[in-house]
Amino acid sequence: MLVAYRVPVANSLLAALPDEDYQRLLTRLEPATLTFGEMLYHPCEPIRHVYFPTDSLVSLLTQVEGHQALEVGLIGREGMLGIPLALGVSDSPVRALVLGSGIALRMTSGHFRNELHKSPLLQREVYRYTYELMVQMAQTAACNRFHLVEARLARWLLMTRDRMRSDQFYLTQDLLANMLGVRRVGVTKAAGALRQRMLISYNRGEISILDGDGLEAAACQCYQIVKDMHDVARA
Amino acid sequence: MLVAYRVPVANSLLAALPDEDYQRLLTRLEPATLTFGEMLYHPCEPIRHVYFPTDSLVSLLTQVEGHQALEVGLIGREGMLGIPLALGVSDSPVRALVLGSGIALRMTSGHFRNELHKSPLLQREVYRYTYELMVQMAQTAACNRFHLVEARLARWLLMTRDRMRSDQFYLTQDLLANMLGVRRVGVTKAAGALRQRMLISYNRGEISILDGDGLEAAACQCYQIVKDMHDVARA
DNA sequence: TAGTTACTGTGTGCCAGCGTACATACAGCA
DNA sequence: TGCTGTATGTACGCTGGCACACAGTAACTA
Repeated sequence: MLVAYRVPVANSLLAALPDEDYQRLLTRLEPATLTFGEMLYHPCEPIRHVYFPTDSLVSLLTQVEGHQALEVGLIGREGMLGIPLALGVSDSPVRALVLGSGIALRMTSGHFRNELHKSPLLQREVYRYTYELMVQMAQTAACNRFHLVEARLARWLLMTRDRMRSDQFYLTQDLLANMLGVRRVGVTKAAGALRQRMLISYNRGEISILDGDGLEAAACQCYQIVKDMHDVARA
Repeated sequence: MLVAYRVPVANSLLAALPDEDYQRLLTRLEPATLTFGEMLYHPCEPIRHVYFPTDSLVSLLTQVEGHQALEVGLIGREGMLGIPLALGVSDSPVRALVLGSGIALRMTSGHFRNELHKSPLLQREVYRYTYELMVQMAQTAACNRFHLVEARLARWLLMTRDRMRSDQFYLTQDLLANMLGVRRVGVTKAAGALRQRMLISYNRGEISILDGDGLEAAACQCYQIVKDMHDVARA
């Protein structure tokens, strides 16, 4: 016989919902395995599902003519994918690329719209996260403009650590360069500097954070700003 | 005796509402004169009013330690200020600086929340604009990262023209530098190049667009991308 | 075991934009 | 009329990141 208890919800947006709402949502949610490199959304194509990552990690990327991509948002267990639906738009303006393989709970766009309509508390959480995403985008915009590659790399690694809840993850310098909007060579140089200071180690894509505090010191304060904003919101 | 007719609404977000909703909103709205240099929102301070610009222009600015400001959004008659309220947050994360003096219809935060709650159509418009603002932010982030000052300046001038519905406006190179996140000298140089090609003229802050088509050619395609997105939405 | 691919490291020349400093020009005001 | 503040133009050395090229190394595959 099954004991009725609530499994700890690994997505903090869902976890913030009261049990009643959560249980109803569960009937519409299904676990999906996101695999590294998978593209969940393409620009100007309709969104089929919304995703609530649990232990997976997804990057939002813009593309500009004649240039590489640039990350404008990084989404893990603290958030969701598919915000445009909540704003009444069915297409994603950006790419959504899976960077960390793992599980996400997903729901069809239609169900999501229905549930959002029915549950003011879900609305509250979704819109609250929309706000957070906007703040993240604004801060990232300024960060990309003003800060040096090394500080931005440090920030990115810390953000990833927080969302993956792990000090180790896989990501090549090539991909990192795409996130940060710089050349791969720029990443090599910055990562080399961080490694020399024993803050991180890496080997063919296997990145480990050795000294989180040191890495925070090397990162620009953009990391703390966005983090504080989120922590306050969830306090 | 007063004839009851509907004055053409100069804010396109409000204009999209049916008459019934609009009339109710009108009882809560009051015209406010925004003057150049006025700061409507300060970061981390509560939002007192939402604003629907008619012929005024407002810039959203982030500030990063040890650096100048950087514009992340430009708002005119096509939009509104106070989006965080619609997302359940009472503070603005960014500065809101009036760049173009003029009129805006404004409403207290409390009334706005009430009206938003009551009117699904207002919700629809506000959330739709929230989406547009996010797209604008994402595009601007990439633009700031990749494109040259001259192209970005051209883009900015065009965006301002569209929002002000005027080929002339006042803005010093110093302020422009703050918008674009570059030195004033950089603006001098870029503006000089545009002037030499007879695309614009300026004198102590009085800027005139002489050749809009030429300016579009000089701008990066970010201008068209954001514009198309808006036009499609309003079509 | 060798060949292939993917990932990382290094070097060179180049340039946009930076920081700084200073000069010029116009506007308002006493 | 001269003073002062604001706006604009110019110059110079510096540097972070760019484009491009190539070399070394680990992992995979046949």
